[in-house]
Amino acid sequence: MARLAGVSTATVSRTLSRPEKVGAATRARVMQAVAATGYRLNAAARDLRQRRARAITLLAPNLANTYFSRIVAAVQEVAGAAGLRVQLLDSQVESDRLGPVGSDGRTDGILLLDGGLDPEIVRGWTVPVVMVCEWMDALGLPCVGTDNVAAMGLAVDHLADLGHRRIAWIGGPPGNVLSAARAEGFTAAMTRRGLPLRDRDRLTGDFTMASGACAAHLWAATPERATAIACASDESALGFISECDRMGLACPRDVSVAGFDDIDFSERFIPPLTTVHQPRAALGRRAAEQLIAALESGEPPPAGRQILPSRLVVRGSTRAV
Amino acid sequence: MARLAGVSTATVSRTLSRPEKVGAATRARVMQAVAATGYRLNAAARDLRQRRARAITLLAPNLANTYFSRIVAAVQEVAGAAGLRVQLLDSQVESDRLGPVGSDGRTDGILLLDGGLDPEIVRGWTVPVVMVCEWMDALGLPCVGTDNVAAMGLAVDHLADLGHRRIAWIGGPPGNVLSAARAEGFTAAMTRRGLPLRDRDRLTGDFTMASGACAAHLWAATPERATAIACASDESALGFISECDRMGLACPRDVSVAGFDDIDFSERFIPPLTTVHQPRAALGRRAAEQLIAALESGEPPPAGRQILPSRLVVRGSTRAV
DNA sequence: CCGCGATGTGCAATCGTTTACATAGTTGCC
DNA sequence: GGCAACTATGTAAACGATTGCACATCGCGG
Repeated sequence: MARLAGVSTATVSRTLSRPEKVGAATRARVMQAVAATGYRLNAAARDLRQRRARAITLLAPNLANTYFSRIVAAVQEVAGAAGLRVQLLDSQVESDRLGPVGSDGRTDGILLLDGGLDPEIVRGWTVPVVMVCEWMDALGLPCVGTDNVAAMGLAVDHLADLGHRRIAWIGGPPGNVLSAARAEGFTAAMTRRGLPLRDRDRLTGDFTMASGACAAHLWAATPERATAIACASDESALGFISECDRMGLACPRDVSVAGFDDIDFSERFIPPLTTVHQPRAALGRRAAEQLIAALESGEPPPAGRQILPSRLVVRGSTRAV
Repeated sequence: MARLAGVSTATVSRTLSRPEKVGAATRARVMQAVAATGYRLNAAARDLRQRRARAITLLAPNLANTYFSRIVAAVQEVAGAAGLRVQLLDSQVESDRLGPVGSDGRTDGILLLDGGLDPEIVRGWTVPVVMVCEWMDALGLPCVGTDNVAAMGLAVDHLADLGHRRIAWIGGPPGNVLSAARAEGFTAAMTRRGLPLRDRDRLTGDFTMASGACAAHLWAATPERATAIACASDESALGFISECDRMGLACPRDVSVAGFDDIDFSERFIPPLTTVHQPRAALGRRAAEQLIAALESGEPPPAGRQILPSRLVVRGSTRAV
């Protein structure tokens, strides 16, 4: 190929990467040879030479989760615009293959959406890491997220404002940082509003619809059951309402339900779900920008948590007692 | 690192990749040096030398779409087990950067979920390609999918069996192969059952909830409106039902609705959606296996379409007239 | 004691680029 | 006309592994 154009490989390389550094006649000859041979630059070789991967890795627990799709799309969009590929890894499925990920030269940076990883593994990574949504207390990693405690308080306040006094809680998986923060927000708001925190009103879930449906049965069987439910996720809220419907109980007639996340379906559910909106695309975008800026500047991304605003969206699943 | 252990780099390489080919004493020394220096194998260099990328690329239109998440997760799972990474690309967002993707040495194969790409671009790729769900008539590429025509017929038959005679259609985006196949299935079944195909009953959508909601208004305004709706996607069905609810019309009381895809929310919608189940995880898994088998054997994946079974799931959104 | 196969290592080429440096022309200025 | 400053190109050394081949060592049978 270089021979065909009668030049050295160095000139071919220059022609392709910095055309202005090469003579017009040569450039034309090279371009013609490129077209003739269907030559393609081997990006892997270039990346090796330049010691960069031109790729970032997105590490999330359970990729099948709807919640992540918007974030993934936003990340891919920002990364693509910067000429970086996005590699996907499921931190649950691949849990034992995670060690080399951040130091095998095939990624320039990591977007970590799972706060439950072994800190030692993360510490072993040599590339910059930015966390999204979740965080890890053990490591002072930069993180882009929302104020889960305050946001959960918004939902509880809304229910309290509607006159509900017995408010139940469907939490997330124990051990998860989001679960903890949202539970804390629930408890704090209940206390602040002087509402009773009854043990039987604290149900534990795992963010899924199935867990919400399961909670519905427990709730229905509770004596003096709560008149409103605050959920740690939209999916569990939807599962709860759906199961209530099957039991002949209607939302919001028999129970008010507030969710958390504002996934796409919440707006179109029947009833439309009152929930706390999470700016998922913005979270993904911001985190990706942060990481990419760090890669380009060579400096580590600014540590500390960066909070994007979330807000309560009142729809039809909640009403006054 | 090699010096520290007092051996050549060749021996280090062998120790790490084929430990049995190296003496026990040497192995121990190398391992110790590895541990001491925190040495990490540079996968990029190995990949270059071995002329493989150890990665496959998943190319889908609109990654934010819920429909894909299950497929992506399944692909990632299979690929991960085979030691391959998964790279994500949005074929819409990245449409102008698609050329080099299949021939720049950074991917070993492509899983293509978008049948709307320029065939010339796809033809230019040098790595094996397996299509999933969608297909391209212009290229004889291998494809893993379902029988959309027959499956759509199942839904129409079900509505007809319930006694519906005026059945409306909410299609997908024009030009999409799935839209076309499902529309064909609808038309064929209607004809077969001797039901009228009225122009005003053919609504066009784009698979989204918003388009379903929009269609609801058109449908409601139709004189002698249809008593049942067949939709080309679950999302549009959900959007339709939701918008009906807002207009004071209830499903299935005022209209029966059948969807297509069986996304996770359909089962939990109120009413639960009658729909055609697509084995999304199986599609992703099978396609990934096919591609990986081709990579390992060196032979191109078997051409032709591979059909996985889909079935009708009857739930609460349809009932007899 | 010699030769042969098996075993364990090192040498050096290789993968396909990029890039620091050297070199050969060209131009311009005094 | 000579020297400096450019410009355009080639040479060759990286990048960091893998791997074919050569070589040394060892054990063993004849």
